[in-house]
Amino acid sequence: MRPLFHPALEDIKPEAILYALSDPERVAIYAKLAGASGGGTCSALADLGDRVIPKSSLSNHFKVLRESGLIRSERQGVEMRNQTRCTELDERFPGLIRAILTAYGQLPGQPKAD
Amino acid sequence: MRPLFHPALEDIKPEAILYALSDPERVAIYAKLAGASGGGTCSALADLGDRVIPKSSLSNHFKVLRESGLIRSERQGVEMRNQTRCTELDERFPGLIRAILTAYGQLPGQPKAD
DNA sequence: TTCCATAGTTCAGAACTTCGGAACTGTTGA
DNA sequence: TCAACAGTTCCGAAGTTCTGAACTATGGAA
Repeated sequence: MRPLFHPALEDIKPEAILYALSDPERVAIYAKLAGASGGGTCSALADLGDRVIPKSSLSNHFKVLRESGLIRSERQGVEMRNQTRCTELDERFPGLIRAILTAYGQLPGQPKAD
Repeated sequence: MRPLFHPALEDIKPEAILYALSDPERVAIYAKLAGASGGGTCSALADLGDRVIPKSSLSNHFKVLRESGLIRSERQGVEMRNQTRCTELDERFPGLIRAILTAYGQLPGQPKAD
């Protein structure tokens, strides 16, 4: 297994962020992660209520989120702990993540829109 | 030629907006349009400085922007006048478009970032 | 009316991306 | 050493994107 790639803060590209968050499944995962404390594992986030994401697809979603700079993943024993990089990101792109989650109605503690 | 489709304000989906703006070429077009007064035509926006977009690709970019709800296009004689729907959109997704353009460093009157 | 130029759209096929099942890797605990 | 578990990688099928060529729509000139 290759080591996990995380872009440096200054290498994070807005197009990668927008692309990663243009998939509602990834947004749902990201929003759950933003709400969860202590870093969600992949399998804990696989169940979206209306469907369970196959694990290869999940793994790919996490890769997209990670390589766009939205999350940081690190192996902890047999599991992977994932956490958002929202504090860092807000410094680089002020207000962006919040505006996107608000648009989706996925801000932690907010009822889902639409 | 089919009539042009424009989604109603309430049918505009955040994923479509993010997807449309996850392509730097489309963002450049959109930002020029937001800066231009009177509605830019397709061909007036084809020249991105570092490359000229082929017209079939341009037409497709406009279609993506139009069908995501970001712009409104209307035929005026031989040309197509395009304008942003930013006022409407800001009502539906407050702060979203501005945060995205700021992230790209493409807000009208702002020097380009990166 | 007919013809031409211009602006943009549609078509088609090549190149690329995404999805998801099966096989694999790495870690832990028995 | 082995089994179980969490995730990753591989790979083929299905879908998407890109762009040149052909087409359509409009307006102006002859």
